[in-house]
Amino acid sequence: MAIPRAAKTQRRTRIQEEKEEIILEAALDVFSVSGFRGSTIDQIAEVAGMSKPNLLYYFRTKEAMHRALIDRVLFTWLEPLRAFDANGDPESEIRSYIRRKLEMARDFPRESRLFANEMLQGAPHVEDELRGPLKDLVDEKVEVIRAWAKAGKIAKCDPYHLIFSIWSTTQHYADFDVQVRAVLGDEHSGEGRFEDAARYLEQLFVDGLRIRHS
Amino acid sequence: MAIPRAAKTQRRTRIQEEKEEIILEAALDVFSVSGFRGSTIDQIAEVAGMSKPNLLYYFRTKEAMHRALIDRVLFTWLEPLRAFDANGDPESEIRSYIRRKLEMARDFPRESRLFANEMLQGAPHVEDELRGPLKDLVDEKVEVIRAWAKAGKIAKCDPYHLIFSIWSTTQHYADFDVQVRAVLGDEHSGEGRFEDAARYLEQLFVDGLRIRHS
DNA sequence: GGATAATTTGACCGATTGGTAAACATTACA
DNA sequence: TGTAATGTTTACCAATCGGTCAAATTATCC
Repeated sequence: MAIPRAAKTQRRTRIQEEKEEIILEAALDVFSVSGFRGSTIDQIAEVAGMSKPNLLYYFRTKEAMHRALIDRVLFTWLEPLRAFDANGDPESEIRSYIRRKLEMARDFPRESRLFANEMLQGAPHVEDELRGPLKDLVDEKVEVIRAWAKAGKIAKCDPYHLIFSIWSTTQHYADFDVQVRAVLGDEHSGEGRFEDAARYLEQLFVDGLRIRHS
Repeated sequence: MAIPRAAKTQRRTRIQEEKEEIILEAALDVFSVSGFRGSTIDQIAEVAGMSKPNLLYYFRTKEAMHRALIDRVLFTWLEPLRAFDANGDPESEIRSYIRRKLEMARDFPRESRLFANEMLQGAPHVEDELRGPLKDLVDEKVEVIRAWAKAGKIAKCDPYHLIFSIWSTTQHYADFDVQVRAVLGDEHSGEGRFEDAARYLEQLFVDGLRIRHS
């Protein structure tokens, strides 16, 4: 008698690992563009090159696919923030945090859009993770920044909004890629735009625009 | 014999104006959360308090509704950038541009999310507007900023990325509102967060973080 | 008030949706 | 090699999708 769902088996077989990998990869393609509601199992099945019932053999529902995808991606996504080091030099820490986030926007734009889609829809599937693990991690880093400000190493500023501004400026290049390309024009839309962005953002965060009063 | 579609009539009646207004308002509610693909005419009809065929009497297709909505919102959305003045003082111009964009994120979050959704999906319905009117407007303001930099009024920086960074940081408070609230916690999620954000962002853009080298 | 145009709705259509059942094919392992 | 477990697919389901149609209702104007 066959066990109805792979999920119920004790050990994962080789085929399970391979196929789940393929499915999640395809799901990332689809969910990151159309969001949860706008995506269909058929689309994912086509990208994955499998039949729809075959997907549903590995993930019982569309929601289970989305859930698994978010869970897997969330950890990786927070890696740069986790690497943010209290003992490091403020300038190089902030510079490299910006760099790392920008690299992720460049190398993992689908992951960025997956989260952006989820946020736009009010985070119906991840609000707990936001209020729990994410907030905890941010709170921890906020204390680091506050200490730097208190020690006079950086200007006094709201650390939460500092983090928000790094998130938003870097992820912008993944989430709004079409807009960025359209505005920059075809000439400046090569991969070099990430280097330009990195230079600009590091300057912005370190020195600001150094506006001279007239 | 009744004219089949309101769109074909010469003059718009009072009822047409009222109902189209109600429909677009409802469509904004729905599209801004779920995106085009994820939204259904039934959802919009329910929010609007009308029957589905009644919506389709005013807008022939779901796409026509979305199109009308985007067109109406796009003009308003670019207002702050249009107000960006070449003859003004750089510092006050940038400060007030940030303020205005932040006010729009606060007062028109649905409009912000509507565009964000569209961008995430690759701007299938507005790419022409991005490459045309938007790029033209940005190019014009970019020249202003370049002139300021050349005159030594502000630091030399890439004006395109400067604009991107103002867009992303301000719209973040509309598009990622759930995340912002979750991270700030219930205590700091009141309307005061926009004032905090404004203070922080003005400081960031004017002075940067003023990092002291250790 | 009556004719006419404008508006609204219930019933319905074919296509697509998420998901199931069961037959069929393949793999792993004795 | 046989056989039981695992994996895959075809056919299908009820619900929902975007959209149509004709009939019913309401507003407009003489």
